[in-house]
Amino acid sequence: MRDAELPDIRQLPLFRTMAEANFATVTRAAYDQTFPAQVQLIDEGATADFLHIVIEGSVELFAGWQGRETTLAVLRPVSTFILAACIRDAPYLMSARTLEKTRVILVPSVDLRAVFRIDPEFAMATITELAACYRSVVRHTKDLKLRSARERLAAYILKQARTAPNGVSFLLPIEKRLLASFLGITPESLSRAMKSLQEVGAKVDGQRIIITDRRALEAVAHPTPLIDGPDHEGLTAGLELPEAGVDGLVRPEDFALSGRT
Amino acid sequence: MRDAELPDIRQLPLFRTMAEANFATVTRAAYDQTFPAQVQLIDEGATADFLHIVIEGSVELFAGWQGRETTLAVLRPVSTFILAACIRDAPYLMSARTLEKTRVILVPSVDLRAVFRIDPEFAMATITELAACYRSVVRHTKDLKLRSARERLAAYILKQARTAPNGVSFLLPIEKRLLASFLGITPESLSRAMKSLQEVGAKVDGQRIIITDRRALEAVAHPTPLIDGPDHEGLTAGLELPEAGVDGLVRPEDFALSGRT
DNA sequence: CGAACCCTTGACAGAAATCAACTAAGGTGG
DNA sequence: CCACCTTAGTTGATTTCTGTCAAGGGTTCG
Repeated sequence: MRDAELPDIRQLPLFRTMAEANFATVTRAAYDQTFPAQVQLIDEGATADFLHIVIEGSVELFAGWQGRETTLAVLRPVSTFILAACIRDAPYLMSARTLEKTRVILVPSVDLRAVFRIDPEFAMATITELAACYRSVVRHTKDLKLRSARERLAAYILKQARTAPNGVSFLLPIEKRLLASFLGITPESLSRAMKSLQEVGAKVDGQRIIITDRRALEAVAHPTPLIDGPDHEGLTAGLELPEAGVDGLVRPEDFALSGRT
Repeated sequence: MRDAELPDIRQLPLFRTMAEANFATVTRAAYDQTFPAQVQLIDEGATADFLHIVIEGSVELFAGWQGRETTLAVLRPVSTFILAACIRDAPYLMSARTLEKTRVILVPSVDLRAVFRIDPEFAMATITELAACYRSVVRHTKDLKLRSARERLAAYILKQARTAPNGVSFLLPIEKRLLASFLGITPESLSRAMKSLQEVGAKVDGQRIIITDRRALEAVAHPTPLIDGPDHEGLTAGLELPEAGVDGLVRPEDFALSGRT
C-alpha cells in the first residue's frame, strides 16, 4: 500500500499506541484500494477477512432481511469498521457499501489477531475501541426503543447542530433517505417529521437545517448524553460533516433560504 | 468474598485464561453480595465502579427516558455485565435490577483495568467478550429495525424452542411484560401478537409455549443467524431457561395444556 | 381476605407504512 | 443546448400496526 496515509492511520486511537514494528507488520500486509460510489465492500454473512479503514469518502453499514434494509451507521474518514467480526473470526453482521468515491485500507484480520496477542498496547487500544463501539450501538438501540420517530429526528438535529460552528445552522451530512433508514423510518415519514418540526423550531431548506427555537426542539427531543452521546464522541451517522461555515464564522448565507420553502 | 463460587467464575470465558495470580488479585478485592428481588443494582448515568457477575438469580438491564423504560437484556448465571462502562471508566448506559433473589460478585473496575494492562491473556479474553457483546446488541438492533413486533415474537419463540430439549415446547423464562419490553412493545401488544401467532403455529398456555407448526412460524420469522444468533451462542433475554424436561426427555405434560385455553 | 400485580380483552387514538402521483434537480446523449 | 431520463424528495389518501385507556379475571402474598 502507499505510504502517504500511514501517518493518518497511525494517529487513530486504535493504532496510536502500538509498537512501531507491529504497526509496520499490520500495514505492510494491508491493501489500499479506491472504489467508486455504490460499491458493495462487504456482504453480510461473509467471513471477516479484513479490518476496513475509511481514508477518504464515506461508507454505509447496513443490514438486510426479507427484502427490507436498514442502515446502521455511516462512516467518514478516518475510522475503522467491523472490528468485532475480525476479532471473533465470525461472519459479518452488516454489509458495507461506498456512498461516494472512497478510499479504504484493508488489513487482513489474521495479522490483526496475531498482533494484538503480542502487543499489549494494541490489545488495550482494541479493548477501548470495542467498548466505544458497543456503547455507541447501545445508545442507538435506546434511541430506537425509547423515542418516537419525531423525537429521534429532533435529537439528531440537535446533535448535529452542536457540532456546527455556529450551533444553529448546518447541512445534512447524508441524504435524507439514508437518514431515514438510519433513524429506522421510511423517507416519507422523515419528510413528514421534518415538516412537523418546522412548526416547532427547525427550519428546513433542502440540505440545510436552521434551528429557530432550540428550547422548543429540546422539549421534543429531551437530549441526554446517555442516548445522544457526550459532546466529544463522534456519532455514527455522519459527523465530521462537510459544512458551510467550517471556519467557525457565522455567515449570512447560513441563514438565508433559497427560493422555495 | 466467599470462595465457593470462585471455580465458577474462573470458568467464565473472561477469566478462564488469565494468570492465577492476577485472578487472585481481581477476586480478592471483590465483593460477594446477595440481594432480594427488585433491587436496583445500578443507576444509569452513574460512574462505573464495579464489574458485575451474576452467580445466582437473574438481573434485568434496562434504560429509561422521559418516564418510559425498556429492557435491553436479562442475564442469568454465570455472566458478567457492564464490562464496557468499566473499561471506559464512563457512566453506565443501562440500569440494572434483580428480578429475584440474586447473588452478585462485584469486581472493582480499577482492579480490572490494572489487570488487563499486565495480563495479555486477560486482555485477549476481554476483547473476545466485548466483541461478543457488541455483536449481540447489533443483532438486537437489526431485529428491531427489520422485523415487526409479530415477527420478532415468532423469532423469539423459535429461538427459545431450539434450546429446549424436545425442540417443540418450553416455558417462557421471563415474565411476559418483561418479554414485551425486551421486544420493544407494550404488554398489550405482546398479548395480541401471541394470540395472532396461535392461529399460525404456536399454542400458548400461560408460561408454556408449544409449537404446533414450525414451518408456518418460520414463514413469519424467517430466522437467520445474522439476527437470531448461532445456535451455540446464548441469547441476552433469558436463555439457560429453567424448564420442564431439562433431563432431555420429552415428557407427556410438556404437551398437555392446563384447563383454560 | 384483601391488595397488588400480571395478563388479557375491547374500544379507540395515534403513529408509521404503503401506494400513488407529482415536482425538482442532475446527468446523459442527441 | 436542449430533450430526455433517472432519482431524491415531497405530498396526499389510505391501510396497517402499535400504543393508550379502561375494565375484568386470575394469581400471589402478606
